[in-house]
Amino acid sequence: MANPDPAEVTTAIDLGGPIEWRSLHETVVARLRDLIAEGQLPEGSRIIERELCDQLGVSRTPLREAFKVLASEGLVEILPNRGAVVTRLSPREAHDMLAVLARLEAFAGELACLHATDDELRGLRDLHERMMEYYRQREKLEYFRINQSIHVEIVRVARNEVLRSMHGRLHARMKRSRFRGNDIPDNWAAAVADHEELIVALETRNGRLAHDVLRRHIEASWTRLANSLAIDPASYD
Amino acid sequence: MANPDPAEVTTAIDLGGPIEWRSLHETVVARLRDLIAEGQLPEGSRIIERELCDQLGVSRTPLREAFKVLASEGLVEILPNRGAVVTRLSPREAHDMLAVLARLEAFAGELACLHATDDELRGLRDLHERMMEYYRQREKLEYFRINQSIHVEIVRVARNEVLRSMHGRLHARMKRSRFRGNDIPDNWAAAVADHEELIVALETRNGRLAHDVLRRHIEASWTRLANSLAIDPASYD
DNA sequence: TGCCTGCATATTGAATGCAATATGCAAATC
DNA sequence: GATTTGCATATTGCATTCAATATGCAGGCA
Repeated sequence: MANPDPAEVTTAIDLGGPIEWRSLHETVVARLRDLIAEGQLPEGSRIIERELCDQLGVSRTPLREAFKVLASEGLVEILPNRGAVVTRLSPREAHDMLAVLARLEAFAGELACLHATDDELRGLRDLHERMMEYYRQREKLEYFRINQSIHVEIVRVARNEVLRSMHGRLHARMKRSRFRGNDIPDNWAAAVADHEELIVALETRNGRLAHDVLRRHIEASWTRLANSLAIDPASYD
Repeated sequence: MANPDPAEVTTAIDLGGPIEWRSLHETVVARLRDLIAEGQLPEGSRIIERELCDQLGVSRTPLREAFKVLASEGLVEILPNRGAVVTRLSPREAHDMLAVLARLEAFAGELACLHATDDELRGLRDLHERMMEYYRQREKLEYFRINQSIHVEIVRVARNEVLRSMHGRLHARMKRSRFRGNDIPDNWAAAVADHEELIVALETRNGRLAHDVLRRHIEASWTRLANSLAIDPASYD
């Protein structure tokens, strides 16, 4: 490792990575995802292409391409010759999604015990502690944010990209729904207890336990959600 | 239930349901899916928009919209300003997909035991018998076709649309890959034995057993596939 | 001879325009 | 007065056009 050739010095300068060019429709997809997640585009609202075009400052072509992507992700529904509406989540769909989510995350927990580095587990513990702090302060919103990022992180360290992308899609659809956050206050303590157990399971790399805790945790979240909607949780099984 | 008012008679005529209008881009999506599944558009092949437009007889707009959908399904990859290529499946991705598929179908088997009607179970048995006939005759292709439809049918009768759509997507991506059928001849007998056990599990509505058999069956299919590629199956776990 | 630069061509990305379809309202009919 | 029919408007679906970017090759320079 002698001094580098002067001609190669330039390569050593940190340029902050290659500047990435995002095509317009890609940007529009991202923006619409956010708008839907934040509820700016409420469920069931019909979208008139031209209006959105004016508001976003793009022409109809990239917007329409973006709609196709969002439709394939299940965030909007395209009615032939009648435009797009933001999909409305029925309790049935919410139940089905949570049922699948429970199995996927349970699997992720199992894999995380196999593949996560010690550093990553420490990072999860760290997130957990911060979440607990918000819990003690009853800061629902911040708690919710960290809670979500814990679940996302577990799936990430499971080292299965297919699993991650499927989970991400489901997660996105749940996140933006009108049910958002509805499953928290009821039995908040129980949810937190699940997380305590989960972190320990991960730290001891007890895959079986992590699997079972996550599955129970998410299935319970359906119960909490159903209760908050005055629905019999069992009526959808 | 007296004779209906003559004015209402028309509603009683069977019109074969509403005629459905498929937009062009939708048709293109379906066609491209087939072309990719059949290998007409081989993996890794770059697609020049204009060429395909001429061949399909459509303009670039619906084709591009179709690409966005297929990209979001993972069948093609869009390189900014450089066009689309049919995605190539690496052994890593094949492994990851099968791992997820195993869990999803296992869950589906469990649900099928709860929700399938007796008629549907008889239908599955019927498919199974036909598949066995092809097995005895060593008709690989027909065996393969029925085999696939059995798996699809199990997911259908599980009565969870979210599960079904996710499974369908994974299934489509596996189907078209160069690995197609590669996992059959090795240990064909073992695969068939799994199916025998599976059908019995379903008929006795033994959810736990159906779950475990399906999971094992698909995980074993990774082993078969890895062997046929001269890969150590364990090296990807 | 090997590499770099600059231009010509090919191809994609986005905007616009036109045709087809749906929607809403008013007039006509029973 | 209620229902239906026909027309005007609004909106989407698709084709075409224009602009931006990438690709390949020829010529210049060390």
